[in-house]
Amino acid sequence: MKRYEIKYLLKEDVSALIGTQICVKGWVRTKRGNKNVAFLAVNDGSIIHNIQVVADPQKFEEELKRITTGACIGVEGTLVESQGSGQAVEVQAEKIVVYGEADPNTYPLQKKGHSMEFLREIGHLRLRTNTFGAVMRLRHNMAMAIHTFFHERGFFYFHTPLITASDCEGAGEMFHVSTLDPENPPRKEDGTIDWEQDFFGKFTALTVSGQLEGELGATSLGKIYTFGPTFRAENSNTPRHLAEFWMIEPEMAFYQMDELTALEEEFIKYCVRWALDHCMDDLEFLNKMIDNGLIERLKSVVDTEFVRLPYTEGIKILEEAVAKGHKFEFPVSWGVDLASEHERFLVEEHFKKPVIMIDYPKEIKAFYMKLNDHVEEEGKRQGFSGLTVQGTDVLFPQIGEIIGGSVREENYDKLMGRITELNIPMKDMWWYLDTRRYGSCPHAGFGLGFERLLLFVTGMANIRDVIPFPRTPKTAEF
RNA sequence: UCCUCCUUAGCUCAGUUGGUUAGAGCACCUGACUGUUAAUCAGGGGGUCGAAGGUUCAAGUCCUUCAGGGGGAGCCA
Repeated sequence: MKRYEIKYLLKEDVSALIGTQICVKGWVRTKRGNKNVAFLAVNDGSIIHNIQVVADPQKFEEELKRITTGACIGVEGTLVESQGSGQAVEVQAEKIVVYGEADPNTYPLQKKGHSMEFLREIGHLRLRTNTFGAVMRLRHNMAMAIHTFFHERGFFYFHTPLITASDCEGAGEMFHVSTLDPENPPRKEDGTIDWEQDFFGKFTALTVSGQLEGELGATSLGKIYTFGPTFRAENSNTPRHLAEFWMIEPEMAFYQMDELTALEEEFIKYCVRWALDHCMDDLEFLNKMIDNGLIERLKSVVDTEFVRLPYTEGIKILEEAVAKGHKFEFPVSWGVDLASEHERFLVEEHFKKPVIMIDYPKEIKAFYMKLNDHVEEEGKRQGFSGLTVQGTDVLFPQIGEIIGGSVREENYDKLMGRITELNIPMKDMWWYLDTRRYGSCPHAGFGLGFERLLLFVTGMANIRDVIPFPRTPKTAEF
C-alpha cells in the first residue's frame, strides 16, 4: 500500500484520495480519547503539522497500550474527511504496526513544552520536537536559498580546504590537526615539536576562514562562493558563537564598494524572502511559540532599504547621542572599535533598520582591506592616520553583526606594507601574494555566519539551537 | 576569560524573617467520559532540595569551595 508523506496529505489536493486506502508512518506526538475512540497525532518530519489517526480502542487495544508519546508507528486505513474541527482530513485506522515503543517512564520528551536548556542535554532527541523540526527545515531551506541565489547570478560553488597550513588568517585561535603522538611528539634539538614529521610535514590546523583561497577562485573564475564549516578555538561563551559553524564567503573579481554592499543587501533579502515564500508553516509556529515579532520583522527587512553609514558619520551620531545624555558603558570617539551597545543603538534606536557600516579606520580592520585615498580629519585630530579601509559590516537588529566584508587591497606594495606594519606571519603565504604579483585585479567579498542568519530567520535566541549538534567550549556530546 | 543570576519530583516551577511530615501543574498508573485538538474529570505512586564542607538547638533557606547551566561583556561570523 502506498505510503503518503503527511505534508502531501495536508497540503496537496487529496479529494481524489478520500475514501481510499492509504498508509502513513511517523512518530506519535500525543494520544487522547475515551473508551469509544482514540486519536493519535502523528508526525513524520515532512511538515510541522500532524495527521490525525482515528482508532477503535476495542480493535486496537494491544497496539494502543504500546503507543505513547514518541512511539513510531505505521498505519493503514481510509483517508476520510474529519468530523472534528481541527483538521480537514484524517486516517481511519484499519491496521496499526508499532515499529518502536517509547517507554514513557524513561522517554524524556513529552507533549508539553520543555526548556531549551533541557533540550540541549538531549540533543539526540530534541530534533523530534516541533521547534527543532521547524528550525531544521528552515536551515535546509536557507542552504537551498543560498545556493540558488548564487547559482542564478553566475557564481561558482568553490570548495576551499578545511585543513590549512596558514596561520595568518587572523580570525582567531585554531584547532590543531596532527597525527603525532600527543603523549610523546618528536622534538627538534631545541626541544620544540618537530612538525616536519607530522602527516603534512608542517604545522596544520582547521580553517578559520576560506577567504584567502576564495580569492584564488575569484581571481580566476570571476565570481565564487564558499559554503562550508569553519572552526574557531576561541573560548567564547555567548548565544552568538560556536566553535564549529558554517560560513558563506562569496568573492567577486572587479566588484567595487557599492556593488559589494548592494550584493550583501540583495543576498540577505533573497534569503529572508525565500523563508517567507517557502516556510510559512514553520515560521507561523515559531512566531507563535518562540518570537511573536518574527514574521513582522522578516517582512520589514524585505521591504526596507538598508542604511549605508560611513564609520565617521556613525561616530558623529553616537557622540551626539552621548551629548544628549545617552549613557554608554564604553566611550565613543573616532578610532574605537564599536561595541555591541553602540551597534545596537544605531540599528535599534537611531535608524530602526539594518545598517551597512563602511569605511572603517584601518587600525581596527584586517590587513587585506583596501585603503581609501581620502583622509578623515577627525581621525587625525584623535591621533590616528585618518586613513580608512573599504570594509563593511552589516548590522542587524537583535543579533548584531551578521556580515563582515571588504574590498580587497589588490596593490602588491600596499598589501605588503600592511603585512609588514601588522607583523603578519606570511612565510607560508607566497601563493596568496601571487594573486597580487600576477594579473592582480580589484576584487571584493564578504563572509556571512550561516547560524547568525538562522538566528534572525527563526527568531531563536541561542545559536546552539539553530545547528543540529552544536560545538562549544566543553561541549561535544552528540 | 570577566561580571552576574540560577540548580527543589521524569519535565516546568512554588517554598515567607532558618522552625512540624517539602507542595502544584504536566507526565506516569487506576477509574470515568459517544469525536478529542498540549482533551477533560476523580484517585494513586513518585524527592539524598546540584556536590562537598561549615554556622546553628534546628538548614531547601545562611556562609565557603567546586561542578553544571542561563544572561550580559570581550573576541568575532
